[in-house]
Amino acid sequence: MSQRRITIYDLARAMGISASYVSRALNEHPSINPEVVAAVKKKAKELNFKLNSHAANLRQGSSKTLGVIVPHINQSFFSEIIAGIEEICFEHNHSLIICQTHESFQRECLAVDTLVRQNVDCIILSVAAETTTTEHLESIAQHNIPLIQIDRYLDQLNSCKVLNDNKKAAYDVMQSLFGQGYERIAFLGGPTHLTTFKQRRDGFLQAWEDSAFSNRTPLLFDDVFDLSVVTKVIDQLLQNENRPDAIFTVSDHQSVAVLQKAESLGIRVPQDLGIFGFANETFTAIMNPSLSSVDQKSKELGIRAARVYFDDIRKNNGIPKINEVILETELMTRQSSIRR
Amino acid sequence: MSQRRITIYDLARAMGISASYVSRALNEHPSINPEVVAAVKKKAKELNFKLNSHAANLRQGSSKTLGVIVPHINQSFFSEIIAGIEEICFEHNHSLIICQTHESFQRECLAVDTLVRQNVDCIILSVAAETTTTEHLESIAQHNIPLIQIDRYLDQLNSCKVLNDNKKAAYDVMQSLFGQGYERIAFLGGPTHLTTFKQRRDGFLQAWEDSAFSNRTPLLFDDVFDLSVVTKVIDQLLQNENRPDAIFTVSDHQSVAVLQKAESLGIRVPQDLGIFGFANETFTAIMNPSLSSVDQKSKELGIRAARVYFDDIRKNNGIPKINEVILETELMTRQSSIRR
DNA sequence: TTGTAAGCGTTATCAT
DNA sequence: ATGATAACGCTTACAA
Repeated sequence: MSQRRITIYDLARAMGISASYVSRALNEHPSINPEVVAAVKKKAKELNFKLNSHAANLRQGSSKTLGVIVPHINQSFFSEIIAGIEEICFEHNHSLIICQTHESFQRECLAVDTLVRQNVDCIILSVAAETTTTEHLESIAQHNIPLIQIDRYLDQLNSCKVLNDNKKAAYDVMQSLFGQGYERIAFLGGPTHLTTFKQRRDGFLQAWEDSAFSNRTPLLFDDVFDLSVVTKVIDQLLQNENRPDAIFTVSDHQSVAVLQKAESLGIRVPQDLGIFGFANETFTAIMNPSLSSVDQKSKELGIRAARVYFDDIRKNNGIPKINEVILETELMTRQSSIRR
Repeated sequence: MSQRRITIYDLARAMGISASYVSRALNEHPSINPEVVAAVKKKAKELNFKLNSHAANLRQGSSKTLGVIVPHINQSFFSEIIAGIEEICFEHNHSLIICQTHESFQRECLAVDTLVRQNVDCIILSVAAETTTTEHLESIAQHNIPLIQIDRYLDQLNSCKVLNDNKKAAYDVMQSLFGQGYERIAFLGGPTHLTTFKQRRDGFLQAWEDSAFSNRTPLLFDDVFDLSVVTKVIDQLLQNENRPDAIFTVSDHQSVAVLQKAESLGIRVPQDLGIFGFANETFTAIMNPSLSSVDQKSKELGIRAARVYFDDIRKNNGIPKINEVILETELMTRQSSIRR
């Protein structure tokens, strides 16, 4: 039952050769006769030998593993990103360790800790909503682990970034809403210490200024991200006499809350209220009415982030040539914002 | 820039003590003066020291890490399971490595390989739909790594299991549908080599036999799980003259497909067609009509699975006392199956 | 209480 | 082409 793990020494003994030779054979070192390679691999399979990664990593100082930290893994936006990263890791024979922060700063620190201890070759991070400081992230660099920020990011942190053009996307959404004849458009934003959300806010404001309604005060609500907060704000907003005729949110879950509140108040969507979200979560397409949303090309975001590591950072000895990758977004205009 | 990683030797030198003493201090060994512990930890923070897990694991033969393998991480059923496992791992100061198979057998083998190489202390697995053989899973035991199957499982494999009472749940769903006056109830099943799906099928058949319609042939479709397959079957089923008046599926994604097809054909749900799914995915509650589904208590499944490892397997030196944990389910009867 | 030294399973260097 | 040996960073007997 409790037999020891099979090591290369066991293999070596079983085959009458040395451990170092076995190691080289398993790694297909060029100096080794292909027949020997085959024989060793066959024996390894026979004895159910599995390489001990810890030993190999310790020796090599590299773990052939990337780490990814996201707020939630059960949002299709992030799980698509992860799928993209996985795809590229797979191509390069690397593993992936996934951590989720649940938007908590403390969990983010913990995740960073875990990944550094695991000696991952690179960390891909989408910042938690709670995070305002960068100390825990700066420490990553001291371990010579490259950091790539993806989607959500902190501007003050010096790292590669893979992003959307959030300002443009938000601007485009506003054009779409104006085009549908909506005039009193409210904006439900996220935490503005994250540049990503600040940019969406900028896009909203820019579009407002460029519009025929620029003399009116824009209906802007910052940091309405948490479900409990967003519910309260929507309550007030929709029960108000001068309620908005459209609501643009920086996430799809905010949009769902808006839709549900509207339904409970008998406000018709999209006739009386237009709704536009962000991230193109899977459920937006199957809801009824279906929810308009910004497709951020999440899987491609993941692919590009991983490629920044493999094709740029790694090839240039840790010093990236590319600093920012900007991906186009696509407006998925659905029932919730089409009334013409 | 490219400084070496800080080790306990660096700490030791900086403090004028030995490395082993540092190690013990960091691990809060009882023999160590609390002041020394504090001082060492302070210095460690100051120098941004992070323990090299690979080295520690290699030495200790344990990684303080669990591994979990699931078909998809972006289904709330599985992500809730993971959240549950995470919670318990966190309590016990363990990390978690998450792998997804995308229902592919090959990917599952790869994930097992990765986790064994990473020397995880335990593997929690929900089998991929494609998997019919157990060889790759039996090899896990040879490495003295305990395996816990969760939700989806292969009966022929000797391992701990954390499950729902699937037969009962399916039986209950049928009672609910009969209670709503549905009579021609079709069953869209999954791959029956996975016992989980076989049990749901059994529950359906049992309920059928116990019903007033037992003389009629049950409308049973096995292995209608893949989206492309399910779409075809639904197409035929709903365009048929004698189409069913209710459809019970073993997953929520099948139910969504049914709902969408029904809508496109102008079949009213729930009046003309009742729909009942399985897993209680997040989106089922926000759809319109909302989808009835079986709540499998997914987070609790995860919690219990992790506890089987920490509270049972680990405490009994790898030999579990508990072999099966069965969790009750709850019927979430929503708009899609209520017509009375 | 503190230090010395061996060893975990690999791989890389240096021989042969 | 093949083998001996040291080293990766840590923990743990054992010694002092």
